[in-house]
Amino acid sequence: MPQPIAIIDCNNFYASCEQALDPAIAGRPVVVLSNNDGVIIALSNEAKALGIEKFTPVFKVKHLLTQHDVKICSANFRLYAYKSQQIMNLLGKFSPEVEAYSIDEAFVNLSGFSRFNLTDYAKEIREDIINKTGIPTTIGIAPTKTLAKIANRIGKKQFGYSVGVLDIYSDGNTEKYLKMTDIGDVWGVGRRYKKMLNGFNIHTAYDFAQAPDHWIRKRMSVVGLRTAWELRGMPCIDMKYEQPAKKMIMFSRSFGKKLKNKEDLVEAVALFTARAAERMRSQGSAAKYISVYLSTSRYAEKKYYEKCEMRLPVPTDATCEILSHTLKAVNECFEEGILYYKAGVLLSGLQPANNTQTSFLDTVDRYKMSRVTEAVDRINMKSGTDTVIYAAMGTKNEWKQNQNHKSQNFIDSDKLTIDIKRSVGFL
DNA sequence: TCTGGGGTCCTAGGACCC
DNA sequence: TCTGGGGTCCTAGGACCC
Repeated sequence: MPQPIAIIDCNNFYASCEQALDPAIAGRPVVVLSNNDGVIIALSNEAKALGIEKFTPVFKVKHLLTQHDVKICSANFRLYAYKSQQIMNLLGKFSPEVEAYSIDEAFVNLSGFSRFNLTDYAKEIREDIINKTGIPTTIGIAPTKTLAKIANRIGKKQFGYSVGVLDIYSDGNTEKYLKMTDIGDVWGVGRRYKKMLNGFNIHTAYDFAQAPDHWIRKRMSVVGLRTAWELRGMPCIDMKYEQPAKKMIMFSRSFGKKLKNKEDLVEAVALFTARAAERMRSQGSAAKYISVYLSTSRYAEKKYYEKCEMRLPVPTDATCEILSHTLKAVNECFEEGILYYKAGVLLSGLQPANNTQTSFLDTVDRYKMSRVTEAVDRINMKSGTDTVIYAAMGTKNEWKQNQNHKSQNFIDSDKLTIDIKRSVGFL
């Protein structure tokens, strides 16, 4: 007998965080912008009601925003991470088995609680969260994660259901919910697969669950097959109670304005390198591959994209060593006369730093280097990010992003656990 | 003028080794 | 006509997620 799995999903999370922080905008339309204030990444219900959609570039709806006096917020990920952690901690009081799935979602195993009325229990959870954090949530309950996602979606859309909670675990009428779910709204089915499935006359989650296993396996691999089984009520996707170490770490940003000087790009890439390396060290990994790219805007008339990849003889976690490679890469990728808009640093082939294969040909004094790196990390942890910086990061910051509408930065980063810092990546 | 930033998993094919 | 077989590592590409 499968166990009841709940998914707790925060409604309009980033926008709700801004509203929770500033009572003056509760009940008002609010939009949250991406890094660099380019597109809308979250909307309050009031903003959705104006017909604005997620991922719309700001300039396209400027008139609506002005006309309806919409509150505009630059993304404030520190705030969102802090709220997220509060919520995860609260969930821990309701079940010992919580999987923090993303910044605004958690799966919770309710198997110990099936003797209770699950809907009532979920309502208690919701109330506790909104009372203590100000964030509204929706809870879906089902025998599998994929079905719980469906319950959550339907619960969110239909207020006829017990407000904010839909339990299809106890309800026993899964078929009805599968029939009312479009195949493209199923967790694990994206745009491509939706199109392909529609071509075979599969339009709902129910249709998909009826398809033969070998057919699904052939066209959608084991991943698709797992989804089908989950829809049939057979759990195939395990709960993950511990965050596994990341296998690659990317730090990329678009710039606040276009850059044409190599020195400015060097500063940006140096900072991206430092950030990526910090994140990597926070999970105790070292990188075997380093890759750097420079590019123009996707919308530029004259497009340019150049990537430089390197394989290291010995994996490293030291910022200064990684820097020497990424800066060389900038030199190789750079071309005169291009208006650069974006750059990124990718560290991959990650492995445990304390267990790296060394080489006889290695000429680097690794002990000395790790002492330096540790000291820099320690100071920055204690006294704030960038108290000590590497010279290449510079101080001009020509690339700095626009953040013209940022809410108060009141949160002490010491209050956040390493895990949360890592998940939003601002260590 | 202004257009997101991260990640994961799976598969297939080639190189290389014994 | 026959053309080893199995294992691992690596890469690239395609799909997905929030």
